[in-house]
Amino acid sequence: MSGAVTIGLSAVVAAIRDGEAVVLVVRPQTGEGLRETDSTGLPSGPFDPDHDRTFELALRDFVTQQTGFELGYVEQLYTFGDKGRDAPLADLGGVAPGAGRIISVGYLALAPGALPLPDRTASEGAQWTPWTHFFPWEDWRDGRPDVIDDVIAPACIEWARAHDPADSEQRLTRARALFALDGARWNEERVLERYELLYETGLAAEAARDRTRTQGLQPKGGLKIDARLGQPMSSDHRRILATGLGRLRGKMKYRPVAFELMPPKFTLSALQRTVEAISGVALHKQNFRRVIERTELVEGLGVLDSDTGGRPAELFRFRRELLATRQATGLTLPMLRES
Amino acid sequence: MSGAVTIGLSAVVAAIRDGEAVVLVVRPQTGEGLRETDSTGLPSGPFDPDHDRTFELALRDFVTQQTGFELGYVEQLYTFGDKGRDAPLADLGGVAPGAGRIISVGYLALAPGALPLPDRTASEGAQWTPWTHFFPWEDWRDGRPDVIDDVIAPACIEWARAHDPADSEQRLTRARALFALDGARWNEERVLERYELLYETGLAAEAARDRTRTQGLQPKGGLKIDARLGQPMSSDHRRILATGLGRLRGKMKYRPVAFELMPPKFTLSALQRTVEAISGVALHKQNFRRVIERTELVEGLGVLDSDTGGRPAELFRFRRELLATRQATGLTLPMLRES
DNA sequence: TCAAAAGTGTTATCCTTACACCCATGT
DNA sequence: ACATGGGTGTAAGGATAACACTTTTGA
Repeated sequence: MSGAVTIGLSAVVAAIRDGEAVVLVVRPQTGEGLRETDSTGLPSGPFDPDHDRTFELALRDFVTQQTGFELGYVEQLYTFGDKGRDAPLADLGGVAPGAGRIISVGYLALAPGALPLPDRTASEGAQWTPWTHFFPWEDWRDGRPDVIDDVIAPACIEWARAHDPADSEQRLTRARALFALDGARWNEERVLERYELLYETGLAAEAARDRTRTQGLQPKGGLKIDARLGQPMSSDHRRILATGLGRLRGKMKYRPVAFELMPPKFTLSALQRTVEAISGVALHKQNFRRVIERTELVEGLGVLDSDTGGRPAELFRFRRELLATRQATGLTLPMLRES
Repeated sequence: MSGAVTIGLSAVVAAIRDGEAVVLVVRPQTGEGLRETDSTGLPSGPFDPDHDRTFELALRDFVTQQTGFELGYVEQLYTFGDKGRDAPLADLGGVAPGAGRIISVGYLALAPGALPLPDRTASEGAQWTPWTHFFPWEDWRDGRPDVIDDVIAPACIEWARAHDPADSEQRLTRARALFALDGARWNEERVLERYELLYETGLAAEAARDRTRTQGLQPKGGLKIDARLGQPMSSDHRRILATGLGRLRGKMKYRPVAFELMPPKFTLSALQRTVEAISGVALHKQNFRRVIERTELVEGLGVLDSDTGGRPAELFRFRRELLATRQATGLTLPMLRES
């Protein structure tokens, strides 16, 4: 007969704070076997087949419990079921170790605009963290991040070399395409593939952790974590986070999801900063405005906001009523820098 | 404590046969409690947490077992976990009824070209079926299908009217947008939403079946199934199929997945027929060829195929090597008919 | 010779990109 | 006055959509 299965639900809750893309993370339950690399994770919890009617309802409930925050837009990301590969262990709240195979269902949630801070009462260790902390190499808004050429590229080359020539060439090609080496173009959507590559090369701290765990080894003291390679997360949460960021970057282009991150009224510059913070690339101001115009997704309110520094900007609102009628389109990204 | 969970895996295996889009379906194990509406389903089976290392490996195995067919391209679609709502019952091979909550993980698989018929030895009731059988309203290649105005639209209007005015208006708007009523444009990607609407209105035969099951009622004899509303499937399989068709229609536009359905050598017309069969719309021949040229995804072989009826056509091949390098784009659809 | 399907050419229109420039406010 | 950010105009190049037309085979 078949063994036990536990379903774990995890949420990537994204928002914009001061023009920066932030994500909701929790510190694990303080207690016994706490490890260094378990420092933070996504809000997550077990799915109770007896009481929870749907995944989504269960998810909304425990995110509110863990963070004191109510979710708006929610969509399913992916279901991870691999054995061994950064599998969640005993770090699901309320699930005893040895509960059998754990399946992980990831969700993406978007929180509108100038978000209320999670109220400290309900939230133990919940806090908003910029996701550049977890993926520093994904932020190209100020040009190509140094960490790519300084750390990632050399490590990838070494990793590729350590294999027979045929494999080696394939690995190099893959690294070049993903990290825009040797003149290849940066494709901002391939967040997950890049993280997976870093995991394979061992640059992602979780790789070493999973190896020691599955092989029953103890980590020998100081695992040196290079801050430039991002902060690791517990279990497979950084993988889910990468899936969420990639999905969001792609989806923004063909669905009007960017507006789910905005407050009811916003300036076009604020919208642009949001799109830039999510996509991680700098956009061309004038053309961005034209794109917005063309889509007709937005309506000027004739009201000005003078808190912007220079000339006051007009406030706009998202014409949410369009969602029902036409399958509204997304926003193309008029890039600024080419290389 | 939490109850038992069983993971069911289901595969939408798509292919092209004689220019028609077909999908692999199986007849359920002949045996005891067989019902009318359980006539066919997707290849599916339980996930064994003790033996299966990943979902995908498990899936490949039992599809081969059930159909004698080996999968190529595979991607995960969605994980369904709703209680009550067309939940799979005892129709998962090898799972006893009452095994607790069943979670359903859907996959999409693509089979290349002129596919080998599944060999009858291994396959009990496996067969390729055009997916227009399951979604007749999705085929707009010869213009707007009559069933929409004859059957679906009236039923949707009645369904909308049966509620208070505010709700009623929303429902009408939704139906209009999804089924291109009152001059709204047809959006071929929204397959799942349309099926869900038909389920809600009761036009999908599965709705009545699920109601009688969850309420413990017996179906009273002849449930009249209108063939123009498509053949129903067991458990939630038509929902998964709708998810798969929608995903494929969308993905074709931004990833070169259409070629996964083609044999190694093909004519441009065959490629166009494939794209049309999947997307369900007629395309403009000359402009389609221009689109193909522009993408440079394809390479002429200088060889002619004279089995085409008229003038022999040049054979082309997909430049698969591009997949490693650039994140190759998909195919835009140069529509033929506007209305 | 004719039907059927393959394949070529041309044009108007729209979208994207890039560049230059003006406007309104606070300090 | 000038720095700061908001907002407008315009022109080149490329992609799309809609035409009409020629070519090569089999029956």
